[in-house]
Amino acid sequence: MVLPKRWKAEIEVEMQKYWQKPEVYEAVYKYDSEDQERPRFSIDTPPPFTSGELHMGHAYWCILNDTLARYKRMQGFNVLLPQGWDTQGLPTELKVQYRLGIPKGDRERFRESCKEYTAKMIKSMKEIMTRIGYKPDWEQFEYRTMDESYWRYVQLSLIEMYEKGMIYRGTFPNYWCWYCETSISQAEIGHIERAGFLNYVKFPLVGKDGEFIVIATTRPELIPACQGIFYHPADPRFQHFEGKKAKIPLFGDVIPILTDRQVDPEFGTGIVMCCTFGDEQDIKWRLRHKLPVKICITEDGKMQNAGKYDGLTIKEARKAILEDLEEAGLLEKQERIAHSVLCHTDRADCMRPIEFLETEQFFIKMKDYAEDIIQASKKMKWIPEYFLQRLIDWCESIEWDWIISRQRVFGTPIPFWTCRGCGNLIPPKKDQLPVDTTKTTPLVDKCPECGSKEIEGTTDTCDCWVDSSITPLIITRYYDSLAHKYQPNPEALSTVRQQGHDIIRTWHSYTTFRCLILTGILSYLEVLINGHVLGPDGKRMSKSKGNVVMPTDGIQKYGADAMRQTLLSMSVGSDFPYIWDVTKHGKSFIQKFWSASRFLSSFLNDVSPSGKVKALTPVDAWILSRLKEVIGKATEAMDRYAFNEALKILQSFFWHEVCDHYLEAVKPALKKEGEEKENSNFVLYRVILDSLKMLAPICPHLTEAVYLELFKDKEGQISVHALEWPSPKDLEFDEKEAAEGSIAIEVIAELRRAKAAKSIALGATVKKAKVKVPEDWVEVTKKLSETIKPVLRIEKLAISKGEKLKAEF
RNA sequence: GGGCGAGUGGUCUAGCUGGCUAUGACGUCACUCUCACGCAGUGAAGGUCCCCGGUUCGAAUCCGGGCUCGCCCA
Repeated sequence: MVLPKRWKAEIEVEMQKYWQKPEVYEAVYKYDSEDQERPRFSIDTPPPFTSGELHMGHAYWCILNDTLARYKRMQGFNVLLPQGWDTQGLPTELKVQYRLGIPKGDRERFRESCKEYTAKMIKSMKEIMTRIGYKPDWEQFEYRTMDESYWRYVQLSLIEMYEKGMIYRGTFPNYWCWYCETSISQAEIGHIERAGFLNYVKFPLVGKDGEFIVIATTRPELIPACQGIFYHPADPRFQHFEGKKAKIPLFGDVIPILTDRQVDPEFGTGIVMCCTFGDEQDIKWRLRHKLPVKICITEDGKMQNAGKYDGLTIKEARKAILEDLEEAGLLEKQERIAHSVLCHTDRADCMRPIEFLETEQFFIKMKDYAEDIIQASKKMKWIPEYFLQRLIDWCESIEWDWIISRQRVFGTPIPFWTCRGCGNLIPPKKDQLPVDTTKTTPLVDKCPECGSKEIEGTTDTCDCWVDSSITPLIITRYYDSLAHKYQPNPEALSTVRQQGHDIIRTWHSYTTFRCLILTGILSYLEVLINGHVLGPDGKRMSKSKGNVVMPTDGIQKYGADAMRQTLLSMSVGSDFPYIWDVTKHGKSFIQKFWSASRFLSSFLNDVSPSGKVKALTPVDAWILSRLKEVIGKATEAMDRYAFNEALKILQSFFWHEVCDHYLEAVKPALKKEGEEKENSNFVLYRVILDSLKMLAPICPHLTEAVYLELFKDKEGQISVHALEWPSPKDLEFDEKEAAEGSIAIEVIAELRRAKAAKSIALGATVKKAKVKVPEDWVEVTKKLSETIKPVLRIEKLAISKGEKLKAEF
């Protein structure tokens, strides 16, 4: 007996080292692009942003993919499990800029610092991924969006879209952080409750001296950008304003008074001013009512186009304008209110209010393709199904094209020059890529459209979704003309995409859209949507709430396999809190399996796996019939990606049927010599090995350790993960005997209960006991009494007919 | 405001193409001290399956309405 008594987390680390051996990698984890026999199965895994920390949410999807990959390999698939990194983002820029003090001006040096920093982040995340047993094909399929090879793919894809006439440049309002001096995405903003003042400002009516229209605003500094005044069309108080105009106080510009149903009559005076860039609502009104644009805030947060206030900061301007309004008698009153202010809250520590600015951006035409995205998505299999609806709903409400540019440094450069004469975009040659148009001069010396020589490079970089929406092209080596070697089948680039439900409208739809345009086929056949891992309090994990759960918090105590069970015990698609107590149960199961294996190790040595049993006992037949059913059900559940169901089936089968019942029932036989022992040993071998195989995708370390110790020499394969998934086909037993065995098991269980109820030690020998069984069980019970008695250490067992099963000592 | 989802013993959760004394885990309590495992075994307590109405012989499960929460989008 070589197995230690206790399962230890250190054993997992040993197994992880074992998997890194070249021969194990070759036999199990390597995707074989030359293989023509096995069907292909590829998983488009999410590239996490390289924050340096791997939280439980990351661990969850890593384990989902790992489990799926291990299962499919055992099912005979040639599995491609890639793993990439989403590296280029604002948080990294800010860290490098502020913490490391590298100036943004020197773009080259800045990028290099970002790369160095990112490499460190990747290293620490990868360590944890490895520690939880995640084993993608790092050797062949690790990608980083900051690599030149990745840039080349992104730029190629953009140039191809340009060739299809789908890329253009235009202006668009976007979120702008004047402190970070960058545009930011929706994912980076949030509302913060702040105390402030609601100011009631009087706007003089044109042509009606001494009459005013009073609006309420929290942002008086935006008065110079005011383009119109709105009230609700059904508001009876303001009907007399219809068609009138007003003058902007302090500035004197004349603006129209208009109506819109989205005005909230309850807020303030029920009259609102629309400034070119106040918030999303202002932009909508501006577009809907075709109001002119006037920008009064600069990119660094100062006033402009605001007369004497030019150059003041936003805060200073607010104060000055309020004072001047007061003085002019145009400030009716101020109310103290709490309101939510749109701030730069996420992926950065900034927390400052954001503004809307209109800036020049690059776009991909997407609005007109909504129906194509819906149709493509409908051809895919969604797990769970209902998430397809979310995608459809979103597609049906697309209002704008996709803005792909960001005013950043650390990102994939937008690969176009712009002619300043006519605005024409000039692409590089494809073999020039990757290219940074600020450093390379275009191949033409004048604009092919207008002949202008004023051609300028682009400092903008790509939005991260532009990078990540081509992952199916990356993992299939699409632009290297090797797609046929990696593509799982002709209808789709990849087999399954796994991702969270929060990014369906971004990652899924962008990927589906771009792959469809670029390749004409589906990006993948199936979409596996996972829910969020929440903090133990059931709320979304966040540092500020202090409820962040990290895998490292408990890995030493409970082990990766216990954590994997916890995560996989939840139904795919729904959110769930992470509770370490559940992991404790996972660890108990592992110890149970471990103890049973340790106990059996001495009995399995003389089993020849190819041998045939001569005659099964009814109890043997029973456990084989149970195994048959469990294989069927577990396989069916795994095929549906219902890992939680498979796990439950396997846990309860092994723990209660194999250990509590079968093992107890055959202990006497194991101690004997001869045929009965041989049969039991053989059945045990099969039951344990099949359980091991079915648990292998979920508990890869435990099963590997037991396999190497007890089965490797006999089975020949280098790893449990190289074995075939069990099949019920060659399980031979007599159904009638199995049914008899089931009765024996129930009688034994009842006798055990009765013995325990009498407080008799289970190991104590008892002279006699009585058991009453239903009429149709009598004969079988008598027949099997020689099997039953030694299990309970009963010398004489009286069997009689009764209403129901009842034992007595 | 729209869409989607969820509301089950103290806590978390399964079931939800209608039919059981409603699953399992954690926790609690009692007993066992068993020869692989006390990270065990046996047993117990604990539930108006969010509320109201409807369909049905019968609803946690279907339909309608409401309340609460979460996510995504306005």
